[in-house]
Amino acid sequence: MKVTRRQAAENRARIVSSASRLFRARGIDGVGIAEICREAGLTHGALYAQFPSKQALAAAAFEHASGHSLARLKLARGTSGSALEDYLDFLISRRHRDALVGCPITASASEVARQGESLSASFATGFQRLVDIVEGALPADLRPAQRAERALTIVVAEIGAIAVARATARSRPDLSERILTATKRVLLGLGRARTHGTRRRRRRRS
Amino acid sequence: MKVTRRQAAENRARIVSSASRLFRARGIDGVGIAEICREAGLTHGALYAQFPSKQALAAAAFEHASGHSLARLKLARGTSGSALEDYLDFLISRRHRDALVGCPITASASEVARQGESLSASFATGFQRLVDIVEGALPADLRPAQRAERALTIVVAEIGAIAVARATARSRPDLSERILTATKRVLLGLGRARTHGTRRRRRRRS
DNA sequence: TGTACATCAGTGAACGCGCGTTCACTGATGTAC
DNA sequence: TGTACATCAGTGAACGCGCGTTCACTGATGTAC
Repeated sequence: MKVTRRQAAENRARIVSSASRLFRARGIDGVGIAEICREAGLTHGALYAQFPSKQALAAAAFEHASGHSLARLKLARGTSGSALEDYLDFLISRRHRDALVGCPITASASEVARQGESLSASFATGFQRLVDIVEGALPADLRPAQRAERALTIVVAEIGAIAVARATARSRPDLSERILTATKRVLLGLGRARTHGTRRRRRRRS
Repeated sequence: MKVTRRQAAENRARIVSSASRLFRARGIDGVGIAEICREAGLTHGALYAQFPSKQALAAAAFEHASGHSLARLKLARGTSGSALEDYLDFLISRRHRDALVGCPITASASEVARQGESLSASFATGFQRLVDIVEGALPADLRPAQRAERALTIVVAEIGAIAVARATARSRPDLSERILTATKRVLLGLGRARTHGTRRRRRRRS
């Protein structure tokens, strides 16, 4: 059957892309090799000519999606408002919650723990990049150690918020909504400088 | 084969307990009916005499574990220090990260989104209870709306922190560790009153 | 540029296995008398 | 208290199915001459 080198590379890319989409939507264990290949228009043999195992494909798919998502996040930085606000609007949103195919770092956190070490490494790299981006959006007058720990907290909170918002969406849409807005507001507070009142300027309750 | 009513109840409890433990450790999709029954010392037929489906068993297992975990969390409240600190020490810890069998609300958040609505409802109930406990540990002089949104944020951040700490533990133990300590410190900051400098009293950088 | 042939991406049948669920059956329990 | 019998928790064989992976084979590509 042999095929152009270029064609082979395209086939491989199509497999990675299908796998990446399906894995994010339904989890690695929730998707079979057969379905990935069907969607890519190839047989499973073709997949095994490119990847030694499903695990290896999962790692490739994760990295592919992770690169794309981080690039899109950077683009979300608008000219108006603070960078952190732009990022949080992008990350903690109904759109992100309902997207079957979102950021793999957000979608796969709890699944990765049960997979092999190679996937754990891919995850850690993507996570670190996400933290770095957020850290860059924190005010410069914070001490470096504080910037670092706040950036870590903002990212893990975002991951938790999306996971919980998704988990509750079917049975308690109101709660799901509140999780998004509450988390976004509180995390924005962490992006304020050194001393910050809870709502910027002190307000007495009416 | 019929068996004492009491015996039947015990068998059921044993199934729920095995299922709950295995599901938390390896996920619902990661554990088969056969293994649960083997561990409970029964055949799969016995399971189907008690539960209409694996889904139903999963919901029962979730509620069982969730009740236990919340009770243990309440016991974690020591006499010394703030209640929030006690809770965070309990929830965001190496012990909790490494426990294959921990709090199901923490362990299952991202899996629940892909399961049926009944599991989503069980999850939402457990999550809400956890938020209520944390909210009770926040200072009384915060406005109610602020207490509520901070409690929500603390819990989703805790869930995210444990998920990410688990995901990175195998490949980047140092990062995993930092996630725990950083998140705990920052969340503790959210448990301080109305106006709070980032580290209690303003400190100039040396 | 033309020919001979090794390469290897991709095919598709087959592997053994575990999955969730069903169902006819068993037999001690617990109830009705 | 003693007997007859309906109940139903639990057994275990069987269901169809999809899983990840292997392997002998194909045949156009791309290279060596």
